Amino acid sequence: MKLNLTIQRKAVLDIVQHADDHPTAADVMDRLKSNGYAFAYGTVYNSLRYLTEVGLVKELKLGEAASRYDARTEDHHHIVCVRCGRVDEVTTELPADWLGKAAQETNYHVHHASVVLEGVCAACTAASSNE
Amino acid sequence: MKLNLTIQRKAVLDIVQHADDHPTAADVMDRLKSNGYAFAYGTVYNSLRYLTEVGLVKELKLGEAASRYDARTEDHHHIVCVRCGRVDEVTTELPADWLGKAAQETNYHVHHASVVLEGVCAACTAASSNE
DNA sequence: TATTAATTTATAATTATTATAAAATTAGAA
DNA sequence: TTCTAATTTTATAATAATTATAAATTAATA
Repeated sequence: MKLNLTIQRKAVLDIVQHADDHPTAADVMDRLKSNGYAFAYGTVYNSLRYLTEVGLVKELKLGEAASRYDARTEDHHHIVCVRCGRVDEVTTELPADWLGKAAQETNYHVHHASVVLEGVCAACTAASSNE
Repeated sequence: MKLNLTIQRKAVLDIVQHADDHPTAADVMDRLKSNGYAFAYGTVYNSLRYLTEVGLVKELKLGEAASRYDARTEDHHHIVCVRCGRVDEVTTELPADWLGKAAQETNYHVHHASVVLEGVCAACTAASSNE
């Protein structure tokens, strides 16, 4: 299964890789339009699915309605600002012994952990202290 | 704001409290029907929202399409079996110093953490070793 | 080049959920 | 108790995100 990057998939990948946020499919669509592309909505979804399957992007489900996409594919966590909705990366790894405890408690074989933190980002904290 | 538990809300709460899984709104609807109730779909959603607001149930967004509901309202985490979809509780608390590290890394004020683990449950592990 | 396979497109369908407005129920005041 | 106001339920329509479908395009292969 060789990598098949069509023009559409390449353009979608480019958007996700150069985003400094975590765009949704709709965000990707908008940015494609700004870059002069007019792909079908289905194509954007297909491309995101394809890119996820081949491991070039990650699909994030952070509890909002829409999935977000991330080109940082190393395993990591996320933090969401409850004020402005901004999403940032958390690269600190969960301690192995905590995972061990969870496995012990549940009798599961744990494959993967994903943490979603909620809080207030620096900008929003600053903004509220100026009120 | 006194608690207003209508018949409908009480019945919904009862379903969630006596479930040993984590039912979705559709699951709750089905079980209500089995118990002889025939409420409108909107009522089930309204009831779940109401019960969530007053803190009698928790809404879980575990990355599936539909929200699940949980009557265990103390803060805890969840683990999902990738084979059978079963969801279990993880009550082991995240170490405070890990949260501290995450806060430091991101410059957020962290309010809340939710972990979703993925793995294979004991039953599925047993089943696959018998193949 | 002819043929097959893969992909894109436009559109319809699906799923989970929320919104709306009328009808029913409940609560509080007169 | 009776009237009125507020709340809730119901039925249905609307919405949002996503997937499915089938025809049209493009690419790959024999």
